[in-house]
This record gives sequence, structure tokens and C-alpha cells, in this order.
Amino acid sequence: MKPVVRSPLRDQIRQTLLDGLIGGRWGPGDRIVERQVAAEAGVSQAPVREALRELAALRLIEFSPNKGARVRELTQADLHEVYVVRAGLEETAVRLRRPPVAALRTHLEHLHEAAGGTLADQVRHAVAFHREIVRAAGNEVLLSVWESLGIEVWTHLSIRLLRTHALENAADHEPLVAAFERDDPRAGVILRDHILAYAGG
Amino acid sequence: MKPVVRSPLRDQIRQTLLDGLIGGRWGPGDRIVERQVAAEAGVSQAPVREALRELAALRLIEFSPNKGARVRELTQADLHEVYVVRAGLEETAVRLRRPPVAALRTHLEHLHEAAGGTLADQVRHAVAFHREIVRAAGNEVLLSVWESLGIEVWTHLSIRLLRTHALENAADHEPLVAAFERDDPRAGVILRDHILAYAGG
DNA sequence: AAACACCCTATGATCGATCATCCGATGTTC
DNA sequence: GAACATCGGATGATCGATCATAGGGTGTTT
Repeated sequence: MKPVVRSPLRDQIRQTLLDGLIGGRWGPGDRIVERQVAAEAGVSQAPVREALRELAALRLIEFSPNKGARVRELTQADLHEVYVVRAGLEETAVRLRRPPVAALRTHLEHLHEAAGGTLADQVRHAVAFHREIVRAAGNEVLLSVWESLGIEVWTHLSIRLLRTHALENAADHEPLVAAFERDDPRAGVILRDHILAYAGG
Repeated sequence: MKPVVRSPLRDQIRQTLLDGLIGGRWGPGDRIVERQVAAEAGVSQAPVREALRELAALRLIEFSPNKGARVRELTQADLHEVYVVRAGLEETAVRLRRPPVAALRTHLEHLHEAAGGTLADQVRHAVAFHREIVRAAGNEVLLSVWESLGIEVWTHLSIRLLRTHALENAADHEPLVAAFERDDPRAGVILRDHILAYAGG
């Protein structure tokens, strides 16, 4: 029997909020009013609250006691902080286990094909490449911590809000994959530098 | 005027749950029933739910859709995964900025003094030492990610459940502080090895 | 008119109740 | 009696309503 897709309302609301953040409905400093979102989605306050808490864990919004949620200001410095941590995590990943080169190349192909497509697709494939590296390490904590940085959303937001963020392209990743392929002991450092090159500052 | 401490119920419940986990009220695999906790604390289901979500973010409990929360099984392998990530984060920290040796020594003194005291005090001071290293790096994302590992709780749980975890003592940290003091470029690696020595396997 | 106190509205925080789901118990059929 | 269907309790998920707080507006006092 078809398993019947049961997505908790919370998940749907979270996606709605993410779309709104990426799409620009809410900008930095804007308040996100629980009742308002709830009314528009036709649900009650509770699932909206839970979704907002999840976004807060991604550091996308901030809560003040009794004052609710507002979108965080996003500065170049914030982006840099995230990227420094991300670079360290991915370096840890390759130190644990060399990622499978074949899978990485597949992601790069997709990234290359998406070059003329939507921005969202390009971002998705670029992120997938790096997620593969982290996942290959086989450390669940590492992966969940990496996911908690919300790289994909941050990439979208940095492109829209900071404008200085260059989108990764397939060619940039070639030396990286080559280093993995020859099992270069400096692969970790190369990866770190690759990431920090996009950190801006 | 005194600012009147207003702690959200959620925070109080979270502490209650943490105490219960550390104290052994709930063991691995046990379900934590929202209504039950709510009734005992004299509150409604909502703040309990939110507190549970926060514990889930710390990977202390797991949610299954429509089945609620249960305490995660804690294995040596889990502990090892956490410590690997933690080691990478702290290495990143010292790479960013050498921690202030004076502050570190103060923590070690407290740890030394606590040697004959309660286990909780020893754990607290040992953790404070490492938190200082991460905080000194001046990267808020790094600190919040490090905090999200819940080192202090994991230390308590690993001592009680795994029994194999040796508690850090002040003397172990001496070579580390010395390396910071002489600004040893290998300080990051030394710190990493120091942490992994407790990772067990 | 400046400072202050008060009230009113918007909204987050919390509550009690209801809905939906899971799971074990019980019965039923072959 | 074994497989299956059905029922009901326990419990998470969600709801609508209430409580409490923050912030702004208004009137009053000096």
C-alpha cells in the first residue's frame, strides 16, 4: 500500500518560512508574527512556533523573550564565521575518510549542467558536493553539525543580501577532486582553503 | 530596581529533564511522556514539548512521528563521534586565536580544588576550561556549535552509562597550557590529541 | 510643553481540550 | 489455534482560547 505521505504541519510551515526568507518576503530585522503566519497557512500557532524554533537553531532568526522572532541581520562577518567553522568541519571529514571521487564527479556534472538553469539548482548541486564529503566521513554527529549550519540557505541569503558572494562553479572544484584522487595528504588543507576562498574576508 | 528574573517555563522544564537524565531517572531507551512530565511540573504540555525539542537538538533524545520522545542509546561509538567533532572544533578555535593562558590556569585551579568535591563540580570546571578555549576564538558560530554538542551532559552520561570514561584531571592539561604559553604552532594538534585521548577508541 | 502615569492594543507564552495515531488486547473466522 | 479484524486506551499533534508582557498612544500634572 502506498505509505501515504504524512508530513507534520511543522515541516510544511518550516518550508514556507524558508521560502519566504530566501524569496525576500522577510528581510533582516523584520519580525515574523506567529499568528499572522498561522492564519495564512490555515493552521494554529503551535506548529508555527515549532518551525520558528527550528529556524532559530539554524541561526536564521532570533527570539527575544516575549518579543517574538525577527530575522537576523546578515553581515559579511557572520558569513565568514560560518565558513570558518564549515571549513574546519569539512577538513575533519576528509581527515576521517577520503570521499568517493566518483560520487563527487557526479555532483560536479550536475553542477555543470545547471550552469544555465535556475540559481536554486546551482546552489543545490554545489552544496550536495560538499555534503557528500561530510557524509562520506561516516560520522553522524559531524554530518548533523554540518547540516545545522544551514549552508544552502545561507548561500541563498548571502547571494541576495550581500551580493559579494561568488557562486561556486564546477571548475573550481577540479583541483580538489584531483587531490582526493591521488590521495594527497594535503587534501584537507586544500579543501579548507577552497572553502575559505568563498568566505569573503 | 531588581530586574526580576523571569525564566520561561520551557527553561525550567529543560533543566528538570536534564537533571533527570543525568540523575538516571530516565535511562537509554526510556520514553519520556509529555503529559506525565507536564503533570508533575504542574504545567501544560506545550513548554514540555519545547524543552524536549531542545534536548533532541542536543542529540540526547529522539523523536519518532506520533510516537514521542525516547532517550537515545549511548554507545562508546557515539561518544567517539562526538569527541572527534569536538576535537576538530577546538583545533579550529586555537588556530583562530591562542587562548588567554591566565584564564585557563584559573580554571585548572578550580578543577584542582574540586578534586575532592562533587563529580558535578569536577565536570563543570573541566568543561569550563575547554569552553574558554573556544570562546577565546571570538567566533560566535563556533561557540554555539560547540555548545550544541552538549559536552557537559555527555560527560556525565558517559561516566554513568559507559563507565570507561576517565575524568579529566588538572595535571593532564599542563602540557596543553604550556604549549599555549610558548605559542607552539603545534598547539592545535596537541589539543586535538588531548581530547581524542578521552574519546575511547 | 515636558515628564510622567495610565490604558489599550498587539502579540508571545501558556493552557485545557480535542483530534489523530499507534499499539496492545480482545474477539472472530476459517 | 493461527491469522486477521476490531476495539479502546495511551499519547503525541494540533487547536482555540486565555494570560501576561511590551510598546505605543493619550491624557494629566506641573
